[in-house]
Amino acid sequence: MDDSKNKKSNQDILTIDELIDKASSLLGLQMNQINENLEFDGKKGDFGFAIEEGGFNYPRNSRAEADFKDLNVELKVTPFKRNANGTYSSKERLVLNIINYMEEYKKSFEDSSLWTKNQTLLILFYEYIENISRSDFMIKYGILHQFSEQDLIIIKNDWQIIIDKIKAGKAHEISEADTYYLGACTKGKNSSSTRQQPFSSIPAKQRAFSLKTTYMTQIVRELTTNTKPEDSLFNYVELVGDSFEESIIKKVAPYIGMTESQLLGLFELDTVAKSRFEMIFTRMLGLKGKLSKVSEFIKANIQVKTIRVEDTGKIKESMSFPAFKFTEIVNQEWEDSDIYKLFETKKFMFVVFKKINGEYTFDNIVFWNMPYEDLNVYFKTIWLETRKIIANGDIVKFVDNKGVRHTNFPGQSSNPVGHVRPHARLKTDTYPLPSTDKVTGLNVYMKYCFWLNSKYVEESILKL
DNA sequence: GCATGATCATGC
DNA sequence: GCATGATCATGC
Repeated sequence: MDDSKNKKSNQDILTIDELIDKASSLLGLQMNQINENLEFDGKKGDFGFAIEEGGFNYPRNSRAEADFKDLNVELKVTPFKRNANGTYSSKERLVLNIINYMEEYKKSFEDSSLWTKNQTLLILFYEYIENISRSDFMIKYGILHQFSEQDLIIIKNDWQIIIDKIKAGKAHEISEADTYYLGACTKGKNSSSTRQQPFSSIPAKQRAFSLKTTYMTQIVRELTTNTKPEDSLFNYVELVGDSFEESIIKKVAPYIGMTESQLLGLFELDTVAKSRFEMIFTRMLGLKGKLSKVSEFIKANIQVKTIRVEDTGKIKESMSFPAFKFTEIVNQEWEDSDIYKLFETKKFMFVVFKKINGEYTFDNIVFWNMPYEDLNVYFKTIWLETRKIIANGDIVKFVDNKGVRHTNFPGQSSNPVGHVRPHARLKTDTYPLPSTDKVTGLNVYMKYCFWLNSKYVEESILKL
């Protein structure tokens, strides 16, 4: 068990108040002022250890119990950053403990490794600034974090979702986007760090419980602006059945089958704005502000999309995503790519309006994140092909006599999941190319992005 | 009718 | 001015 050195330093801090005092005294200090002994330009985990040692006089350890065992408080040190628009975000997810697939499923939530170690977190936030020495990073905020009752309900359910996947022999198919606040993020030197799972012989990537980047961002926003979120969903929506999805579906169920004009009338909306379907949905939830500002949607990294289905059962258009930079894609590996990270972490909430007798009618809500195979087999193929085409300068196949450029990018018919198409204001709206295009000699090209095929949205997501 | 190239509309 | 979500235009 603990050696004598551990025991001694443990006794330096006896109460929560002493712990908070000690933490407060670290605010405004740079890493090198807290601990002069460590090299900071090396490994990532150093700040945690450095502060345990330099700030709390507590030797490094990797034990399963909380850092301040008697107080049951776990110390976390994590970065936040300033965005271009002046707001602040968490830089990373907050990694908690590694999941032992062979053991965790045997436990109840209350006895789980997650809950045993992490029910109270002392989180110290330092500001990450690009191009400055890591040793100059400064601790700016500290909080003693306990989960609110509502957050805890979601987190328990998230834990259960992860456990259910282990029990189904699908630990290798876990995605961070399966869950809402608590994620299972990959952890290890690289994607080949795997471990055994109990109900399948397939090795699963090593993963750790973590609080999603977006969950942490909401905490950072509250600290940096010193305000609570304007709109909190679960003040309006009763959490039922412990599930995020069920709660929202139950809330909007009374409106299913109502037409656009009925709903506009009901909510006293007099508008022809394109965003009127989103406005209607906002009112169904009882919210006033923008959906993108709802703290639960931010925390869970949920993106709401309204979809209109025509009376033929078809969706008119494919779904676009942010444009990629040609020069970035050629220097990335699949699992570092923006589109991989997007689909690996983002949960979509589709609000479906169906055209019936000539009028759009509220149909249902579909929660979705990209399944493992669709991402790591089909979408990966599209991405690899795209990277190769750009790297080889092979974008344009030929230019027809009207001047229209036909490309080699993977089209809608080449892959069941997605394709690559322009996403720009104009043809002249371009990003630089890493390799000169062989056919046209161009060094810049119109912005492009990855799309989800409309047929994929129809058949695989909405299951029309 | 669908696939693909190209562009629009809005908000910040 | 740009990112993002959405849609138009054309040819097969």
